[in-house]
Amino acid sequence: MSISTKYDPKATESKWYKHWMDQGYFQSKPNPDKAPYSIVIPPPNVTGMLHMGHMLNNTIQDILIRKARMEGKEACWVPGTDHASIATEAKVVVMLKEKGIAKEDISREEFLRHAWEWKEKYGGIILEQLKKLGASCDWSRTRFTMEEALSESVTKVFVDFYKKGYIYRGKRMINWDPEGKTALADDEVIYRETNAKLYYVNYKLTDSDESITIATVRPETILGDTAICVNPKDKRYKHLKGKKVVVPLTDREIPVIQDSYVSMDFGTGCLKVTPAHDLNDYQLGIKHKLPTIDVLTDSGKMSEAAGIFIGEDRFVARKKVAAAIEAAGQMVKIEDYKTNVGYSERTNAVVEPRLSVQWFVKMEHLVKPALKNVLNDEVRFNPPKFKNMYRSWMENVHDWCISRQLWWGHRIPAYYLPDGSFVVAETPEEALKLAKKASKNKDLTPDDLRQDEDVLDTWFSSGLWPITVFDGIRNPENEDIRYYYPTSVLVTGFDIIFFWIARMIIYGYEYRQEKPFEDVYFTGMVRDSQRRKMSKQLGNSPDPLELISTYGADGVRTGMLFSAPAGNDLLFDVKLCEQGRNFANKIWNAFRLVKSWEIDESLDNNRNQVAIAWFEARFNQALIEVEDHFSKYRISDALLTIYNLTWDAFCSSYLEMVKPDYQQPIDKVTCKATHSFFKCIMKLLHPFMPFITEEIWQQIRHEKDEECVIVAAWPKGDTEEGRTKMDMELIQGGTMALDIVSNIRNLRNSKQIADKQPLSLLIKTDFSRIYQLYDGIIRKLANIESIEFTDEKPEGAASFIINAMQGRPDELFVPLKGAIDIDEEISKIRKELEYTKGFLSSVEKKLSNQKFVNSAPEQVVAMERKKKSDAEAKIAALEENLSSLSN
RNA sequence: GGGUUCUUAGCUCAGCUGGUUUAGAGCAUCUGCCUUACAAGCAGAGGGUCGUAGGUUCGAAUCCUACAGGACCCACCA
Repeated sequence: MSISTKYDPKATESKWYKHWMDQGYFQSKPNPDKAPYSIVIPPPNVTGMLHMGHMLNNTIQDILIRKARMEGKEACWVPGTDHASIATEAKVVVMLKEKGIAKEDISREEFLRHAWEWKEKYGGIILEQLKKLGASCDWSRTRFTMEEALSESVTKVFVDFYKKGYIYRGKRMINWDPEGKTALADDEVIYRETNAKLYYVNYKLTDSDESITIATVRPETILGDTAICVNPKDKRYKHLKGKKVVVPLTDREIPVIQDSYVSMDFGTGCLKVTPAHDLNDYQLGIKHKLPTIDVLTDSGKMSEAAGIFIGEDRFVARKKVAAAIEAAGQMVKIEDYKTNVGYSERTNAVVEPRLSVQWFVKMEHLVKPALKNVLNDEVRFNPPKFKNMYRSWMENVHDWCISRQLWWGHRIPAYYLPDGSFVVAETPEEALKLAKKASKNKDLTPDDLRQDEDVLDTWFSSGLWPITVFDGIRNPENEDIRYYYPTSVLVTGFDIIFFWIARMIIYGYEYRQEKPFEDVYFTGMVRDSQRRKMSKQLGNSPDPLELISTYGADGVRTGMLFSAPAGNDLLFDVKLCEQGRNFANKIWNAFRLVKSWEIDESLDNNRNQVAIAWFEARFNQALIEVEDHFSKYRISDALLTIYNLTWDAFCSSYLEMVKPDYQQPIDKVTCKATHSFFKCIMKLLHPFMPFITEEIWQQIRHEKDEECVIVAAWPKGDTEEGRTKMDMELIQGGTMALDIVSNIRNLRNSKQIADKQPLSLLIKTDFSRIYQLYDGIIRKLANIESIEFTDEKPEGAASFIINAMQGRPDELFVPLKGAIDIDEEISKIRKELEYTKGFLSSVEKKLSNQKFVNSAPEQVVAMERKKKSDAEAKIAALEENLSSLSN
């Protein structure tokens, strides 16, 4: 029976995923005998499709959760999706439009029915896709931010915030998305530099022929001007005090006011004031008691109040207003101009500042513990550089606008009375009670109350995610929340540090007096190999499922991880996946070799003693390194360490050391040790490559081993004092042996000597014991037929120098009858001599410096002295060699 | 405009509070091999005066200053 030389992921992936599910290995429940390790998934949007960002993010979470599970912790990864209010609503609107249904024409209830249908149909897709990746989530705990329990919790929090005075309703200047027809929070606006025009427009004074010129990029808002403002110190405009001007294209007269807010050196030094459409103008308007004229509708068209161009889109109106002003002879000039324009994070529409009544959360008080506990590392940010970003935001945070003029979302639990006042309550029944009390009108009926039409910002609810997935708002004392909260780590992109992370921390301290997670692991952005963002337009965003089907889930997972340090962008290239797939294949073939072995009881069980001891030491060394990397969330480095251990130390070195000749049997001890090593490697690799490791585990596991590698115990390092020292000796010895092998192979390469042709080795050393230990290994790996010790340099031999134990340079010779080119040999030695002399002189320079010897630590000086004597010994050996060759 | 951060081999990055050889890794490159675990492989090799200029120090990729270039965050003067 031969097994294919190519590993086939398709044959294993669904099989083992199903098996894990059937065995319930992903499921978790509170267990007082185990330490909890919990992760809540950053819930993807219900409308979302799996993209490379999700792939990276969820692979890291899966690695962490699988490792914790193997370490014997009660590992719980809670999956779920986010209703994503504005994004989903936008998609549903488009979907309805395609069916010929306009949102305006249907009722709220009808719309929501369509939205829920959509959610049922598409909402689970992304989670199904995660299963293909191998994500070991506890699917029985799948949550959705708008399911009943979570919605109730959100309402409860709103009411509680309101009672505590953190929430208020007020008329403010907010960011308006004319596409989504809703208010946005400040951080939902993205500013981008945009090419625009700066229009210089003349306003005529009422009492003279004089005009004054203002500059604006939004001429359509001229129709909403209610003043002209100049700096009181500006001599050019002193005479305008108390005068009036006529708004162009209208006969409206507005005053010229004075305020130091206006800078004299920008534009013309005259500012048109439009309190309805600019935050700063709004504040000027309040200060100077100016009227407000809102010239735009909720969809960004000119309103009745504009007087002209009613119903035109603001950008069309902009051109028409400009043209009309030009026609009226009031346009002075038009310049090209670059300005920052705000775009809606979700719909990409140009955001308009707009005055409206909205709900806000006061942030000042809430922010305090959330800021403090990040700065003092109570919540650890990895990498910590994001603390600065977090801090600057938290210190300058404004009140948070939480109401959205949408239907898909958590409806605001405020109820209006006929007289216009309102009450806030968790249920309509409660609201009625409160309303009766407040209005002193016992005859109020449910029909008299009208619930607020708006819904809440998505982040108002997703900020509660780490609490609500464990039902910690409604039942603060339940077993789950007490056991799993705070969660162990949050893995997410830094782009949602304010939207989400900050808010989770805020809610955490408000409702549990405790952080929501111990650590935050920030992933970078996934970009293409040219550092461009992944986008549909560029076509540089690979389909994750296709990648998985081509390279296998394990291949894609490791491929991504090969190059993804925390906080750094991942420059994705399919070559990485290829590397991952090749790695899986390498493991597969090592497995084929080991599996093919047959034991012969009569063989010498001690033949590979040194190789086994060496690899064990090497494994422990790698394990210590891996643990260190994991403790610092250096997942890529951990993988690379295991990759090198597997490929170089295990496959290239250890297996070559111990493997018997073709179709020859193996001794029992070596076979057992190798199986054991292989299984340990499968364990280390399992978090990264769950499928192939499970497949192999199943084929080589012993009866006494755990049934699945997913629940196998994570290897424990032997880190005792004596043991570690022993390890280092073995590792150094092995390194030396491999160094000799490599030198001989190099020799073969340069002299074109076939690997099959055996060679002899002569060693000139005072430490023959250490060479004797590795005798068998050197013979086998370098095809050496005899190893002897000598005091003399033999005739016609190639030579090289090895730093054996304690750094002592020993000279090794390979006799090559007639194959030696003396000149070449001499120039090689001269080159090395030159380098060593250069090195020696740099060391001597240091040592001859009295200040260095006096002020450097003893250890450093001792090290330099040793370097010096080593180099001198090496030079002596080289020179002796050289003179014997020259003779 | 304010702030953070980065610049080390062709590419992506390690290099922690300055001192174990005259700087490491992975990938890529080059040379030779279809050697019965693996050509998705094996063996070997080459490649960097650590952005520039100063400074501190016995000693600087590592600390300080300036400059150049890049990234990001915040603010948003019409």
